[in-house]
Amino acid sequence: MGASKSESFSLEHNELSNLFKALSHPARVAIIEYLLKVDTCICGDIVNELPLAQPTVSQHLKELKNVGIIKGSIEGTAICYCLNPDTLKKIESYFALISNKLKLKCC
Amino acid sequence: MGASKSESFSLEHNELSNLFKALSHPARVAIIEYLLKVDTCICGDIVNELPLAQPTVSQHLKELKNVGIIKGSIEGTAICYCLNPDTLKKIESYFALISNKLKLKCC
DNA sequence: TTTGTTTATTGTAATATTGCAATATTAAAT
DNA sequence: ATTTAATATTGCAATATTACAATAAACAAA
Repeated sequence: MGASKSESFSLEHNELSNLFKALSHPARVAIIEYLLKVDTCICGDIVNELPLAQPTVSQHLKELKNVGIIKGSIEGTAICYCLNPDTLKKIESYFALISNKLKLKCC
Repeated sequence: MGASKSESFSLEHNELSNLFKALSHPARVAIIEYLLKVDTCICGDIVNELPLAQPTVSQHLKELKNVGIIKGSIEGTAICYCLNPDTLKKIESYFALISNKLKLKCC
């Protein structure tokens, strides 16, 4: 067929791959690094920062928000986005665990 | 249009997103965790482990190999796959850096 | 209430990904 | 040389993603 057989895999593997999928586009990596740099929450500045139209940026932000990598809070007519440390720490822990397990073995 | 405007983004952001794209499918996460568990290199056992046909598994392995997350070595007619600690450590460092930067700020 | 500003949604075209049957390739064993 | 075994490649159908113009929604300010 063609669709991802995600229902054949565990919830854990699906949740992890969904997190990574949210990071699997250069625009979304750029958004994360921009938010990291400006630290205080930002909104439509991201549109000026990226070489993409406003609806496209909005769509990328939505994908990052859906998996909890960023958070958005309404501030008048604008929306402030910022990184969500909890989710990013979760990802860090995952790779730290992998590296630790690999350290005890070889290849 | 529809194609990813990857040429509009930096090499670094593209390299990172390519790494994450390789991890953005539950089958590929499952392959990584399986290799982590069996530690010693494995080949066609992965086909038995996953609910996917052999050509599909082969394709997923290729994607993981292309970005350097796994390595494959010919062993007679079989091919032994194992995780590549260098690449995984690189990803770990990236998230450790993000977490450290976030620790100094708030949200 | 109308206007301006900001962000989200919808619709759609272009492209990419996923999955697998069929087939090819590679190399060991007989 | 044939057979067997393991893995890769090809071709194609189904589905998902990406990008954006057009439009809608939300809200502050005049």
